[in-house]
Amino acid sequence: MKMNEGVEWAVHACCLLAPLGPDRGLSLAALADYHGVPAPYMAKQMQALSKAGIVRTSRGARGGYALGRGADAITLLDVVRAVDGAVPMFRCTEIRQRGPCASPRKDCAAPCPIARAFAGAEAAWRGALGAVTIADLVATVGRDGTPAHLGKIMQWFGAEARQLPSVG
Amino acid sequence: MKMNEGVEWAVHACCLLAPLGPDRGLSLAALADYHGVPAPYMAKQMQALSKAGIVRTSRGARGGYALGRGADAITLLDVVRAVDGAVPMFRCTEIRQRGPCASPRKDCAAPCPIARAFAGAEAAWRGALGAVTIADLVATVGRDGTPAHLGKIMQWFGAEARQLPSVG
DNA sequence: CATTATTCGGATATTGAATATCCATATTGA
DNA sequence: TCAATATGGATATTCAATATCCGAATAATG
Ligand code: FES
Ligand code: FES
Repeated sequence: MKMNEGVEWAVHACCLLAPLGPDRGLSLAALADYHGVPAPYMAKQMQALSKAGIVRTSRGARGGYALGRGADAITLLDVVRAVDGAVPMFRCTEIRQRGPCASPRKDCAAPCPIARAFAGAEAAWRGALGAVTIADLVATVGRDGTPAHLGKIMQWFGAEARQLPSVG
Repeated sequence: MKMNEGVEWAVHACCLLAPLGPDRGLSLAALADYHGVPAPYMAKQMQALSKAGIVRTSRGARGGYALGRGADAITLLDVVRAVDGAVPMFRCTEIRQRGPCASPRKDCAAPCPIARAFAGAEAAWRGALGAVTIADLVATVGRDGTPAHLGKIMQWFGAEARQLPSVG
């Protein structure tokens, strides 16, 4: 029961793109370098975010990634679903329909109570993740970070951030 | 992000042992046969339950497994922790401390806000699982099952259930 | 009490799927 | 035309699921 490691990278990438707004972005190489992770693997995560519409992409020279919508409209659950998939962690294999005392098929219209309990727990988990947005997270970072560190990030932005073609 | 498949088997096994009370039990072969699953792998789950104290075992002729405590004192969370382990699904690798704009070590005394959000979601998940006991589940099964099916189970119990040595 | 059949306990391969990583290709701005 | 860049598929690696085995412990049996 381990989550895809790329989720951490993807969320951090979104938090990095958020302050740039919808028109400016970063190249894949810049994102990978900033986080100190291999670029090809970071590409996989960004690709998943792109397919989910969380980021928009611009190909070709001076292309890159920018947020696809407002940071307050992207939740942690969105990112998890995009990168890690939407399959439930507990999967009922209908074990009750096997063996010498198998439940008859017609009695299994309703899901097994055990599966129901697990589904409820996962709903609580998703609810908690859906209540946190990227905007919430960057607000915390901006509040906790030291001025010196924030200044270093601003300087890095100046060298790496680039204007992306308008969405129109 | 997939849970160990044995969790489903372990929970069902507990629900099967519950109506037998603390003194009667079932052999490993009976448990595996009842659920139609390979015995060696079922053994692995039962061993995990045994080490966690959820079931007690009796070796030797006519030995087997029985619940280690009351069914109302065993939660789904107990079973998940025993079989699937207690490692968190989201693991923070401190990515913020890497790359050209790494956060200084001293700023990282508090966990990353992203990691905090995921930890909170997992706590909600565990809370939901900890609120459901084996007793709750068997009550639902007893209410939903048809008399014919319950009768077949009773007959099977008559052939397979066995008295285990008292815990004293 | 000695014997024996039965059962759990744990360690160890083998298989298969999921994950992490890399490379070739299409696309775009300059 | 060229260099820069995202995209998709292909490949290697890791991890979990499954099968198999043997030893230790225990209760029934005489
Ligand atoms: S049959 Fe799948 S959880 Fe009960
Ligand atoms: S550094 Fe691990 S979640 Fe932020």
